[in-house]
Amino acid sequence: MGAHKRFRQGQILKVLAGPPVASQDELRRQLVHLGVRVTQATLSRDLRELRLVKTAEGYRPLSAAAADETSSVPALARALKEFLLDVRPAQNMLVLKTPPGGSQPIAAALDAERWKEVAGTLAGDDTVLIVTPSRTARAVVQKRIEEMLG
Amino acid sequence: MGAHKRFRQGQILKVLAGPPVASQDELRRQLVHLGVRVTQATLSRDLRELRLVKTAEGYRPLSAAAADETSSVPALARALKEFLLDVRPAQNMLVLKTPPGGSQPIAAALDAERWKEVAGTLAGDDTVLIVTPSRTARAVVQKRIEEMLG
DNA sequence: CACCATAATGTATGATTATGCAGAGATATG
DNA sequence: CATATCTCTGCATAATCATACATTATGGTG
Repeated sequence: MGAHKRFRQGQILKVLAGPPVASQDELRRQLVHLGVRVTQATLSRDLRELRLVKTAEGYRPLSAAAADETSSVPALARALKEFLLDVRPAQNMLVLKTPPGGSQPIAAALDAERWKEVAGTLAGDDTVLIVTPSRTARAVVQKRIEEMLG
Repeated sequence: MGAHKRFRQGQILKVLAGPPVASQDELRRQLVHLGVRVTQATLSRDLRELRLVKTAEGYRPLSAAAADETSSVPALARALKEFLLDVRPAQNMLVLKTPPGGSQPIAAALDAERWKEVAGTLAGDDTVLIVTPSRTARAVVQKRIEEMLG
């Protein structure tokens, strides 16, 4: 990688550390003020190399964790906090109650976790049924879910 | 929020938990298979509400931590691992050596950290000078940086 | 230095995403 | 019930981003 490119990417980080930048073209204009002249196309490539993503609040680093893969843990926690009304154990199963329409987000996030204790989920409109292989597994899952509400 | 919208967003999470989706239009097509019919415009709005961002590997949740900014730590660690050649203490200062052009990324990432022990940084082409208020502060910063290389 | 291989970049343009506006339902209020 | 507000959505289109292709640097070798 040429020194020039590295320098530019350094300047990009510097600019983005400041106030939110709305587009690659705005970033380009700000770089001009720092004496770096590039095209939007190159910035598109730079941003991908730097693993920066566009968010509602400008370009942000995609945290290493999220970059990995199923670190959707926050997604499940968020879904639970927003929608979960009640948890009812039933043998080797768990029944989660939610407001109407709230079951799908929870089930989706739960599926994404791929917990080995979860054999499968079934989502209705306001109910999620979690099936586990045993009562022991059910207890593990129940505990984990309840801890996420904290 | 209407139940319909919640349901749709739940289905979106479900689809995105699977193989990478390249565009909002592809997501739209997959949703059709699940019986959800929407336009790309609505998906654009949904994705923003769900705080999902487009990455090279499909749409990912922007981790809550990354949403702040304190998680730029990975950015600094990455910059250090890639560019840092040497660390030299000097009184209340630290001199970092890098390959030509490597100093800017490190300085930018360091600035973004806003460590209270760092009074300021000065980046040349292959050198970063970190100024701290005291020798003690310098030692703290030095230790922290060296730990990031592990 | 001459030459090849590779990386970096710009141009032009296609692909993707965001948004102003208007209409269709909801929900609340008198 | 009539009216006033909201929320949600699609449509059309503007804005933004990504990329195929061609060209120009940059390094490494003999």
